[in-house]
Amino acid sequence: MRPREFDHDDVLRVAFDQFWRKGVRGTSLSDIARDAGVQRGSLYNAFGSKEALFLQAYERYARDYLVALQKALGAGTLRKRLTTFFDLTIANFRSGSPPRGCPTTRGLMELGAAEGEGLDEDARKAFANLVSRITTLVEDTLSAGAERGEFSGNPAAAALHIITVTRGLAVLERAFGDEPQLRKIAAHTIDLVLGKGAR
Amino acid sequence: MRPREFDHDDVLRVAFDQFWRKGVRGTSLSDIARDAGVQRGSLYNAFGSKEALFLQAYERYARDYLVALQKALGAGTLRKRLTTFFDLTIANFRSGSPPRGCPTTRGLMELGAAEGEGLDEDARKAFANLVSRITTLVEDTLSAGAERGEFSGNPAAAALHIITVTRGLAVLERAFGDEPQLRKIAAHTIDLVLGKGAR
DNA sequence: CGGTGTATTTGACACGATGTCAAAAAACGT
DNA sequence: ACGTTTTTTGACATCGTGTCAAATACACCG
Repeated sequence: MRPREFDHDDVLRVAFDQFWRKGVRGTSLSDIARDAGVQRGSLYNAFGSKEALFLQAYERYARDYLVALQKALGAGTLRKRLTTFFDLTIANFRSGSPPRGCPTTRGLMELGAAEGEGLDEDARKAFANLVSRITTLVEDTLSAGAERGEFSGNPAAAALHIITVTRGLAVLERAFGDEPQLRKIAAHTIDLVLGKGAR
Repeated sequence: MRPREFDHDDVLRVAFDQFWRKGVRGTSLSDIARDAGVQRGSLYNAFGSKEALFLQAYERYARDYLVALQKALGAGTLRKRLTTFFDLTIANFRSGSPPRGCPTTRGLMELGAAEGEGLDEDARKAFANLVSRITTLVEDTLSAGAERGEFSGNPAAAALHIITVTRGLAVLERAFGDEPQLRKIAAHTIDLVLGKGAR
């Protein structure tokens, strides 16, 4: 056995950084190889293909992101928690300069099954997975809030609505790059879900 | 002058069909040339580049789509109009087999400015334009509804919220392909915006 | 009716990206 | 020390975008 000359996780981080900034299409394996100080062929040997590399890098990101979200959602009134949730979401889209947008949404649109083939089924599942988990997280938060009398309504329906809005925010971010607009939409959504005058 | 041997509009239709089904990345100019019965070089001569061709094809689509939307939004109660609006939106995403998704959202994510450069500014504007126009359309519908006492609230804020949801639906469609889910979200959104029990 | 100009068509070419493969290199266990 | 095994390395095949110059075909004008 010859040992690997590079750090697996380092490469995933470098790769995801590029994918996030420039998109999957806009990033070549040569770019990543140069940035990571690795030979292009080694990447193929270790990961198989560009898409497979992206998927591993994405899953690494998704894991970390979910943990951060979960942690941030753990304290305060329901309204406070939802505000924190949207703040984190928007901050994620607007991070970097220029802002990098939402990697999940972009990835879904860039890689989601191209033609009838449906070969990117793994990719689609990876994205759908993160969306599902976040939905569940929000639903649990709403259910807990309902038990404390901070919310009356269908937690599942409300959570789905909130997640839909966050996906929409990702798209509007890319279309207009108007952060105050995103914040307004978020605040309005919280008002709608909790009932305008509720506290 | 030598006259062109193909129909400009035919090519735009053939091209957009492919772009919509397979994405911009997944469609090569050779594909379009073959399908349209035109030489690849002629496309470059007539349109300049793949992206420019896509943009012209997209603008053609956007014009038609907006007209159809406007027409469909012209009659009935406010609730009925909003229902029609969401129905059309979802039908658009789900058209084709397999469903083609939302070309605007996909285009935004596929082409939106790659690196710091910002060369795709034209593309971004084209997408943002359609989104803006649809937002205005919904806002006008809400304002009219408000005058008839069918809606009380801020039409601009509500319209922005509705458009955000439609963008989110485009993403969820791609992630889960679950049409009943999309309909549920749409109905729930209408309830939230109009007030749950309102009629 | 034939020549001339002009835009389109056509095919060759350059370039860069993905992905494959076989040969070389480098550790680890025995 | 030696051989096995995996990684590395560089060459290669293929495909897609985009450019260019030569050939072509029509329209217009004399």
